[in-house]
Amino acid sequence: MPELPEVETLVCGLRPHITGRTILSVRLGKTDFMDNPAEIERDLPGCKMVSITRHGKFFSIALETPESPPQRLFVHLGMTGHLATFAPSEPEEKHTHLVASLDDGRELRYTDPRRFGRIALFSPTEFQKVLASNGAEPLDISSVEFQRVLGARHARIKALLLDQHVFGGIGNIYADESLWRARIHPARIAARIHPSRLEELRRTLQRLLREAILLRGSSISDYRDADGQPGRFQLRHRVYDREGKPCFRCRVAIRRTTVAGRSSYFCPRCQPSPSSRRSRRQR
DNA sequence: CGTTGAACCTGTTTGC
DNA sequence: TGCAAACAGGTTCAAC
Repeated sequence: MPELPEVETLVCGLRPHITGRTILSVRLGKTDFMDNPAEIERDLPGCKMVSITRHGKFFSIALETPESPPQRLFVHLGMTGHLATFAPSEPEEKHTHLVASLDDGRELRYTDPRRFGRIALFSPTEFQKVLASNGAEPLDISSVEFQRVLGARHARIKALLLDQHVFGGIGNIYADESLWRARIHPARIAARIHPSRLEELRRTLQRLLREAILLRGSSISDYRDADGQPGRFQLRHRVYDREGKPCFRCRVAIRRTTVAGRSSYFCPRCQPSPSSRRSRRQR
């Protein structure tokens, strides 16, 4: 589930525990979600973790060794991925697929029950390619840029919000929550949304993401931060997973539909559907 | 350019 | 209780 706020929370929590640490040895479990497990096993030992950075929904750890060229460990958590440090004495969780022993005596462990995540060791060039295919950072995108990437698109607004080539970091929860707050139906065609409403969407989205980061993300079932704590933003959800419950603004029952292949929650009164807007205009 | 549905995997919840 | 279906924060690919 991890979307931008959850990944940001995890990365900030991880940073003090891993920067400056050197990896002594690596043990792998299932590797079908890794691009190059053999290289990871061979090259990671001896590497010093210099920095950790979030990029949309994924993050990367910059690695250095005295002899070989710098590399980057790419990590995408998928739906159920998690990375944290533990004392070696702590029992290993089920579905632990990577364990790295560190020079401070602790272990960095990656767990992922569904294995929808992705781990890869990239050269700077390869990593640049991955970065380039990722869309704009929604947290600080400008009004002009937001308009440029959405204004001419004839796709549904929710499909575009979820498209990681357009924005990096928005997932199903924050897409629905931002659309409810901006009163836009998820199936509206982006190019037909008035620029002033798109601007409202941008502002509300940025406010939402910042607030979610302050509350350390949304924990639906298994998301936890680097210290094992759940987030609290799920308490602020207004539509996500609220089918049949009253809208926080108008009390009308929240509906669920499928847009872009994903469950989409919306208020039928506050977020009028494209077809009902069309018939209203004809009258 | 777009959309849809299936696939990848495990676990939990819901309904009969 | 038991079992099957539906569903889950994600991405990718083929087919239309």
